[in-house]
Amino acid sequence: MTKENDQTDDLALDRQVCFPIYAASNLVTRLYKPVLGPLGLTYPQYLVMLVLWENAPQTIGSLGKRLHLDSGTLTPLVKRLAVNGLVTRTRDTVDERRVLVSLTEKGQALRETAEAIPGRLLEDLPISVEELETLRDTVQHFVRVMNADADTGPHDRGPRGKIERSG
Amino acid sequence: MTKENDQTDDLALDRQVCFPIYAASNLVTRLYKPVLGPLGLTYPQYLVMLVLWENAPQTIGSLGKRLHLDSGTLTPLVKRLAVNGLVTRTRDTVDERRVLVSLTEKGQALRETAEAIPGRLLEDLPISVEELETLRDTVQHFVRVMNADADTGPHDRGPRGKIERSG
DNA sequence: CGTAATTAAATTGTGCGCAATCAAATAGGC
DNA sequence: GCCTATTTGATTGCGCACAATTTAATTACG
Repeated sequence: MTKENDQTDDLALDRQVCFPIYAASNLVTRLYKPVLGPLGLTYPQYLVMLVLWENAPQTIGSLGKRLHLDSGTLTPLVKRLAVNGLVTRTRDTVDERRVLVSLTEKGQALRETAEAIPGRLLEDLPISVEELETLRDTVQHFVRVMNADADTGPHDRGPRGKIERSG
Repeated sequence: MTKENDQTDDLALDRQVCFPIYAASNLVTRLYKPVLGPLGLTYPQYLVMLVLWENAPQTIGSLGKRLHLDSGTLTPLVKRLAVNGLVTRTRDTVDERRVLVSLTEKGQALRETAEAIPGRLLEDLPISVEELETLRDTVQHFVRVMNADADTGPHDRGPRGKIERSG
């Protein structure tokens, strides 16, 4: 009982790994808002556009794989992008389960405007580019290792092979 | 037009600092869910409990300052904690604008159960403790610097000292 | 004392994130 | 050619995050 707000306490907020990541994520969203707002984009929408600018058209599924998001998040998000005229949604003719998300001219053109964003944000940051790259690589490594673990299945809880007893 | 998916493109997803932070945050929430679910807590609720376990009672405002969240997020969240019997909400008698969030016996007792969480999560991680501490300190430094910037006002938009001309 | 300015929460509305469920389309076994 | 299982998105419901507004209490000032 002598350690209420103690740094040796495993539950101390400042000892958690999770909290800075959580705080940083909210902070980044706030940071981008004033820059993305004028473009009519939210931060997650901006990420989807980044993926599409790299390669379009893409299915909902491939977008989700790249961004680690599921259809429950992406379906309404992409519909909003479509309402804003940045993308179109069409069923794949060879496999009609798939939805192809394509860039419109407006969506393609927005890329030129977006080119200015990374530089604009860097200007105001009280942090060097080197520090940012270290931060990026450190967190990127964490995400990669953790997702590799998730993809191969951590221990034995395989999502398939649910039934094999008797026949 | 020769750089579509190029690492030299400033808009390439893999060059962004923001995306790994975003992905890591979502990943952490998913990671905690199976551990927190049985305790009846969401991940943001867990963070609030960590703050309260360090020091209670606290106002909505002080919780928000610690976690970088506003009343629009915390008011309903704390109400849910209250419904679950972990905290109580009472108006401060000396300043009735303030709401004091206190731990109930159940909320206090939950701490003992929660003590096992950090260790439990560490077990399954394919990452060393040293790597985690590096990650934490790197991101923590980023958040601290950025928030210091936000607190003091980035350029000249001081929130106070609005009026001093004449007098 | 009385009024204006400030502060603390609560409320409202939008947009994620994700679990769970559902429906449609395709692929495989017989 | 059927029938089942799998795959792909869509839908529903809940809980954040946050901007903007509102309400109530307190402080500052004349």
